[in-house]
Amino acid sequence: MTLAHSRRFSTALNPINISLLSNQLIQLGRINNNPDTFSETTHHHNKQLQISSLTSKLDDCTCLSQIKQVHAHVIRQGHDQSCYVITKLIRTLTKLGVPMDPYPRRAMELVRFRNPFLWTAAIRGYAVQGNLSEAVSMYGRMRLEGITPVSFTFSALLKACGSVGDFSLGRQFHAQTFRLSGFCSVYVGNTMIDFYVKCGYTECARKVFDEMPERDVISWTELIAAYARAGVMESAAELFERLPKKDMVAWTAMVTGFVQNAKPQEALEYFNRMEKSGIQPDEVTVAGFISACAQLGASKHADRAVEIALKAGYSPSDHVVIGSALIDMYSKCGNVEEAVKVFESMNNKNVFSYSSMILGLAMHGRAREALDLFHYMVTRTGIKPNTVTFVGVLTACSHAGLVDQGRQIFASMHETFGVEPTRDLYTCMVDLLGRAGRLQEALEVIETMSVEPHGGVWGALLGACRIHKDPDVAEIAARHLFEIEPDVIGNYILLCNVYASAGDWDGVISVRKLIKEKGLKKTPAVSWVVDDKGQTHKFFPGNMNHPMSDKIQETLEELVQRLTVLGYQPDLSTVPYNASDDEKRSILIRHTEKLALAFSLLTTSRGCTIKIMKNLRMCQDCHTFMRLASEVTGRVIIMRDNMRFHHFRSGDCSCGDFW
DNA sequence: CTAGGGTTAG
Repeated sequence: MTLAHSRRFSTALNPINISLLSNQLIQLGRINNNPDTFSETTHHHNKQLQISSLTSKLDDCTCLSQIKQVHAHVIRQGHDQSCYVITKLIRTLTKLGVPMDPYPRRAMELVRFRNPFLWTAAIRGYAVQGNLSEAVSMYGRMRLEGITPVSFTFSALLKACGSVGDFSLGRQFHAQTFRLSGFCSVYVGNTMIDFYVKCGYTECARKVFDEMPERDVISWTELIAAYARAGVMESAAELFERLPKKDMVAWTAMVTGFVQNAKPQEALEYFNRMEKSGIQPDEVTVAGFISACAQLGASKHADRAVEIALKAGYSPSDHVVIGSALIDMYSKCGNVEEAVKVFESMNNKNVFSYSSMILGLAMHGRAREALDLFHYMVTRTGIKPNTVTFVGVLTACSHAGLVDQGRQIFASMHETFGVEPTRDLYTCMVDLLGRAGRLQEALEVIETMSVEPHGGVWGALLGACRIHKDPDVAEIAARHLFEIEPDVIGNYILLCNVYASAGDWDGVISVRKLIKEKGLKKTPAVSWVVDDKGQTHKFFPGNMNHPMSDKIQETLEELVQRLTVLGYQPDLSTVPYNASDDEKRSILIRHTEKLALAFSLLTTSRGCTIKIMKNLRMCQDCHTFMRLASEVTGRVIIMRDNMRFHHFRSGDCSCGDFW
């Protein structure tokens, strides 16, 4: 190639090809280094070198002040009119989260001849910040100035529409993408999928996916995650299996998808499959794994979770996400001490770490510590509490019976911390008042809520009615609850229990009839303990098929004798059957957690803490039984029902009998 | 430039 060629081409070159040309010029310059002949080209060449040096400097910037320094160079060297440099500048500012106004916007406006890439960078800047109206107005001006948008322009606009969920506007841009740029690259297609997913139109996203001429693993993963978030794991799994090359992110989408849908067993399965296929997990994957272990609530998985995290190089002390997930996991596995240790070991803590710790403490009845931690968080750390934090704080108040304090916090929540009351937070308030026996006030809270009550709120009220044996309020709660959640068997059982405790057998019968009509099945109760070898032993109601059932029976009878001395009277009112007292007694003594307790007493040595899990809520009688049993046996009993942990120690329970 | 993210209640 001759120099004349180079020079002619150089004027028509687009900046992206500049470095290629520069190389050619350097080569030529070496061959013939007469400065007079090459002065013009050399000047041009130097300019290009400056530009590429400036843009690579921009690439290295990690904060605003560095960018401003480079920008000063840009101006000094006379490149403030270079679309290429200013586009890069805006992109870098966007990446660092600098708001478009005023700085990036100004730099852009100062360029006299703007090309579509510069406009697009600005539109994208607004899109990333969720400012749809500015993004659209930039686009309008761009069109007015007669600049033809490129496909990236539309992906930036779609991003803006997606972030505010403007479906109809986004759909128009979708149509224009094809009209103006004619074809759809994988990247633009992916942006469209993302847009539809963000607007909640999974089927539209699917349509784009199906019609794309080409897809990459990102297109697949976007859709898989969308199905997972929509709770359709079957579709997610189906897509995933069809995905030809599964990368780590795709695997992670499956793991976290199962976690989000409360299917921890499947999450672990996919994690194991991923390991088998030789792909290393990253922090997100490990966090998903830990979360699955938390949902399983079994310590044997917990140990493996820690092992995996450390093996992958994510120590909780330096990785907030891992640390926070571990706090939650230990709390849910019944080991709140270990959760506290992790929390204390963490060098960086955020709102997740604090919320998880507060919830963990609340769950274990350590209300005072939970509240102290909350106080420390808001006065000393500058971390802003969110909805979840307040769920934890109010749960703590509720379990400790701190009605007034909870009320105060709820009232100050919005004013002081800008947290809007959500349905979950109303649920906490109803729970707080309900547990304290203030059923009318709880009802008033529901009636004056600023959002439409959901099942949770009415369920909390119904649960409180069970504790305080109030069939009248229970009927109100149940009426709403059965409408919202007609298929949740637990709700019917709760109402049944309320009627039974009030001795209203007609009521009991009517609820039973309702259950039958709906074709609902009772969830069978099961309690289980895990022995030293990691073996799980399950106990079903009245189950006498257990190999040790004779011994268990014996132990329980003996235990009842000893408890009676302490004043134990079986609480027959909790048995929802119209049976004789003797029959009721015999039903009560065979509740699954009592069987599990007897088994543990028989199979573990003195001084050993007994840990029992149950899939349903424990009844009043079992609670009293455990409390007294902890006194006469001198054992610490940790009991996890489907709601929380009870720590029984020397005749007391961590919940203060307030549950 | 586009994908996955940990804490929520009865």
